[in-house]
Amino acid sequence: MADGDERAEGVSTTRKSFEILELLRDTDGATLAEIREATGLAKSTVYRHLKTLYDMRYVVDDDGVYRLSLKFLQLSEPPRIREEAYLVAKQKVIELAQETRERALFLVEERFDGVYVHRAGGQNPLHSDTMIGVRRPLHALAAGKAILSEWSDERVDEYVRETGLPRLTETTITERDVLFGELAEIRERGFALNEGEHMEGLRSAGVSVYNERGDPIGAFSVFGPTGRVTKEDLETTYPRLLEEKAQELKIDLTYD
Amino acid sequence: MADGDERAEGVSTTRKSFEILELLRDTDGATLAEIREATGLAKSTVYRHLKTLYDMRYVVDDDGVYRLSLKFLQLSEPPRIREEAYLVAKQKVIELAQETRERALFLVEERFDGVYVHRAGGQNPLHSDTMIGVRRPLHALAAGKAILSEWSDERVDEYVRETGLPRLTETTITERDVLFGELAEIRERGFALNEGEHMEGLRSAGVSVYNERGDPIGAFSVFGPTGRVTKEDLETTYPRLLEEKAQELKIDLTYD
DNA sequence: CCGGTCGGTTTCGGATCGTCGAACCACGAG
DNA sequence: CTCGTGGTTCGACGATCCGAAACCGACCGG
Repeated sequence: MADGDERAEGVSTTRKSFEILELLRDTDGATLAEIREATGLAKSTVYRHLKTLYDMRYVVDDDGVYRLSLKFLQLSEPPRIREEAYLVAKQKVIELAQETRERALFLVEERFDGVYVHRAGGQNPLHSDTMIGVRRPLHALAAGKAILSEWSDERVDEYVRETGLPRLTETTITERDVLFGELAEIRERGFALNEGEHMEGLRSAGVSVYNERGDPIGAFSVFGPTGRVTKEDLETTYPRLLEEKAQELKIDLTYD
Repeated sequence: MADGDERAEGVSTTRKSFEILELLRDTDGATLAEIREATGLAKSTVYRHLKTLYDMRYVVDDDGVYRLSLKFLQLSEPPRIREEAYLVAKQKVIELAQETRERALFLVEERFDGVYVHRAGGQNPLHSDTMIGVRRPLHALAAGKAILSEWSDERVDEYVRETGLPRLTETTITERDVLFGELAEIRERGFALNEGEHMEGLRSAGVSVYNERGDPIGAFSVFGPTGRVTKEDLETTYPRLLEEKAQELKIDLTYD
């Protein structure tokens, strides 16, 4: 499938429907008038799209305000459990969070984006699952850099070309050569570190995760605020634990 | 929003796109030829839809076979964590599973369907999350009956009229009057039971869950095979535990 | 009781754009 | 080299999507 121009190509009707769906997501529900306002579409057009989505049960009508329905779970769960490894990873992430008392996650790459597939930990349950599905640039995450370190130079170059290494904080890696140096170092020592490159005041460690055939499938990471996570944790305790969990996962997959 | 005729109304283009998406889900990935075959659409039509969905990042191209992408997580998570209560419920479900060593779930009603929002437990991690998003008839589930027991007679009648109380097993409730009797009993004793009405050989107990304002928002249930779950468990131990967790949830919501 | 508002719904004509079929291209197998 | 397969482009036709306007019903305030 060619990438081509992503602006006008394809079926614009489908784009309109998804534009509405994404709007409902971002506003956490909206009325017909609000949707019409935000999209600039005619009332009857919005109505027809909404009615279609409602009939298909992808949208619910909460007394005049339309919201996304739980039916999207039926489209999101299959990709999330496609690989048996993803399922086992969930358990490991929970364990990582419990054993470190910090937050842990399992990250996967999709179309050059880092996607949070599982997440656990954090004192407040409110924030514990709040980030699932979020997409972040790989080069600004410990787990993301671990994933990149598995790639060929050509592929990493393509990543650099495609994304342009956007800056998120003061310390984000934005130079191709710096990135390549970092990746070499990661390959050397076996794990990745992150000191506020994604978010000010947050440090993390990450390792690659492999399936039973040894193919890299994603990465684990543990992260916490600079004040609470010591240098010792970051450079010794966490990497060791992360590698242990990655190893376990591979073993679980092999003998099951 | 009126229900109307759900066949031809609305935007058929959007329907086609979702038909393709649901096909990709059900087949766990398909080639262009397979989609064309299954839908009866012209090759170029399928191509255009696919290209649009690909451009929007809802579909990935796995070397000729197209699959749903993880981007659907961005549409499924918001509804899943809309209510703070849903998030707290997740934790309680995990605890229920750990404390009973059986499977536990949190069920919510949407458009007369029971939807599995959280699920935990089961020795095999493979099956532990496998059912999230699944939709089942309320009258055949313990948690579902608990939900129905909160409704007005009119609303239950509407449910009966709408669904026709389909039979799933020998013991499924299929008569309006039997259902009403059962619901009265549930209101009486405070919890619902299920003896193979959903699936042969499975028994379960369920209770309603309320938010901090006392509105019913869903139900917990614990379930296991008849051989392992004793009558004592079902009628005393589990109900007590379930009610305890429901109570805790309400308290957590109030004082947070 | 009445007028105004707002959301939902229907109608209709016109133009857009989605659809189809055919042809073209790239590639790999035989 | 040729066939077959899957992906892609092209062009013409016409279905259908779009927008504007009007209608309905409910609610609210005066």
